[in-house]
Amino acid sequence: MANRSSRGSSAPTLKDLARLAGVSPITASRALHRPELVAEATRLRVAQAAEQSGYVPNSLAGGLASRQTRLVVAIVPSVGHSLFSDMLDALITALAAQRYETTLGISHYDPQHEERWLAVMLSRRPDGVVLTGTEHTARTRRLLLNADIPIVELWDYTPHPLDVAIGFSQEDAGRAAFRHLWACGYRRPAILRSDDSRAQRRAQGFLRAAAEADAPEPAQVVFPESSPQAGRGRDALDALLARARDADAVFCSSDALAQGVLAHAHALGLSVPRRLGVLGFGDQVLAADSIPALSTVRVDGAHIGRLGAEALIARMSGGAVIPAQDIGFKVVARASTLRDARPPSA
Amino acid sequence: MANRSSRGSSAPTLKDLARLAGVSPITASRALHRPELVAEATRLRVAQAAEQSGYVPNSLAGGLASRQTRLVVAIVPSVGHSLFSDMLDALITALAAQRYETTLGISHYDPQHEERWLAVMLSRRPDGVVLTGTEHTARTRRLLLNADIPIVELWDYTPHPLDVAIGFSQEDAGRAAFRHLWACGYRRPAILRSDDSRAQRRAQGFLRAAAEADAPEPAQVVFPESSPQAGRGRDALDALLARARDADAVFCSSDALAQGVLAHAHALGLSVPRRLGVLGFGDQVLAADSIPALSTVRVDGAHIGRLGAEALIARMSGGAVIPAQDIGFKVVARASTLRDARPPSA
DNA sequence: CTGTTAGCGCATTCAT
DNA sequence: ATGAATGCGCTAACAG
Repeated sequence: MANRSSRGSSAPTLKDLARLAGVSPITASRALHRPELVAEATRLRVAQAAEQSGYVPNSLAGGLASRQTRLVVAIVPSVGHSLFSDMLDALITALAAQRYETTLGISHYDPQHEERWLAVMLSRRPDGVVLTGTEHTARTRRLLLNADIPIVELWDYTPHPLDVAIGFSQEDAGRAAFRHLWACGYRRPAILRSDDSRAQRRAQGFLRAAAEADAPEPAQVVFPESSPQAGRGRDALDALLARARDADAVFCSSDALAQGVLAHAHALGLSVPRRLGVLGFGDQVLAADSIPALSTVRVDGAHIGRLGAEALIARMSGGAVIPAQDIGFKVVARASTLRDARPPSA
Repeated sequence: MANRSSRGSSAPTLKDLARLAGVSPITASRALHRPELVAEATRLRVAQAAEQSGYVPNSLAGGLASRQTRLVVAIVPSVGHSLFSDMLDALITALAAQRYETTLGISHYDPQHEERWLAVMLSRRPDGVVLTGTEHTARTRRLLLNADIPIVELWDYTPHPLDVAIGFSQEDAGRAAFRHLWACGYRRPAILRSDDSRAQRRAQGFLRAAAEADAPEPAQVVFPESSPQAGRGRDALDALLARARDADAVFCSSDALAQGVLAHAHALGLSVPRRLGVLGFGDQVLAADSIPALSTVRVDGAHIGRLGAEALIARMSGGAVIPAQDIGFKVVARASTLRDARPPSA
């Protein structure tokens, strides 16, 4: 059933296919992409010809002619964090279901990198763009505006999105984190976080909530963004205890970090959650409720990915071209889903 | 400094740019992409014109004309596992350094999905393809052969790669895992793994090594592939203990799983590594040496990604077109890097 | 160092 | 339901 495809040398084109099927190129094209416009018989003949010749469409030519690429550009800070990888999986899969493909850029939490990715990627004439957060360089904004394509900004809530924004308030999440720990009876909660901007904003919310509760200012350990968060658990916890011996709970900037902290707390003989409350952030720790001692600020990365794909597809497929305001932006804050609180005896 | 770009309506093309700079289109093209062929003065004029007009190249047209897209297709089983996400990050970053962009497909460990992704992605005329593993459908192979582009298969060692393969022997890794546990004095090591094919092959090696050591056949708990491996720790360990109460060590198919097992072991009051040896797989657990009780079969996903990019770039940039045999395939097995072994007293 | 000619492979528009 | 003509925006191959 296999074959050498073309008798000559290069890959068969639509023209070859048409000749083989005994129709004109445009009919062959329609048979492939808009079968409803073509007689069933010819559709079949073209399909057979395609199969037999091993025809592979050239979407460069197609895109050039139709000004539609079915390509989406996504730029994320990292693929190593479960939040983003969950999101990416959902995003890519949901887009693929509508025959969109995704080209990926990794910004490493740097708006300059984002700009560089975007600048080169726009030349592929994507039908849509997915960005993370709302911090972009001026040139990024300009490029995007000139490109005039749908844009979705994920993870952050903002009243002034470039186009559509889907996310939640990091500040509120941080606030909720503090209040949870406070309500559980912890009086010296601290923050363990990486230095990315979203974690920073959560920390701000946390501090503010502490101030509002007339609590002493929470200690904060900040470490550079890097892949193995779990590995940071030991260092971060040690650093905290060295600085604030009386800390009785920690708000971690990721679930992986929380796991690492948990392991190290065990090693140190600190009982969790009695001596130390550990609060994660994300959707991993509680995914299977397997670690009852931990609680987490739950954020569903996959959900954000799905919503993002949905919004982008809606914008891209035009139909009724919905202005940004019509779609608005959904605040997907599951930060209130705090669980497994246990009154400590500290 | 910003501007509305085009005075008319649609985005400026190379022709517009050329007119603005007072040169022919082809000269403008060269000024942009092959500056060494052009007088510095004209290069500058073109650059200014580009800046001023907000020109964005159209790589669809460019690719169509030049038969070069600087696009690479990568298909991975998952982006949620640290091994793959580390690899992806390294791969994408290394390719980007040579101005290649990456389109991502997610196979969810299914060769059929891989085939579907490939079939559509090939129509973008990528310059190269990165696949995971060596199990592909017949049509996948056919498509790839007809496409006639460089291919890199990652993670598995095989004497018969489609083109270039970079990986290691999963079997050997499994063997090494068993031997490590055995050498540490564990006499009833078991396997906790997901049901993907590479983990399965590692298990085979593990079992074989056990047979060679005249050990009883290790118990095996297999669970379906799914995102939150860490969450599986509890269920998997419980299942194991229910079935094989005397198991004294576990070989986990991922580091995340190992972490989950560790946490649950703590919860059950099983001391690690005394009562239970826990062996991970990957590059996370020991990344910061933060959890001394665990050991791991170390595999460096990022390294595989870098090597993969390197190999692919070598093949793509042609120059001397190196046949597969010349490049060969590198066996990157760091499975022997077993550490933190502690003689248990079981 | 620069320009001319031609065509990459396909889909749009308008016919029929 | 099918076809003919035209052009999408760019670069290769040659010329000068």
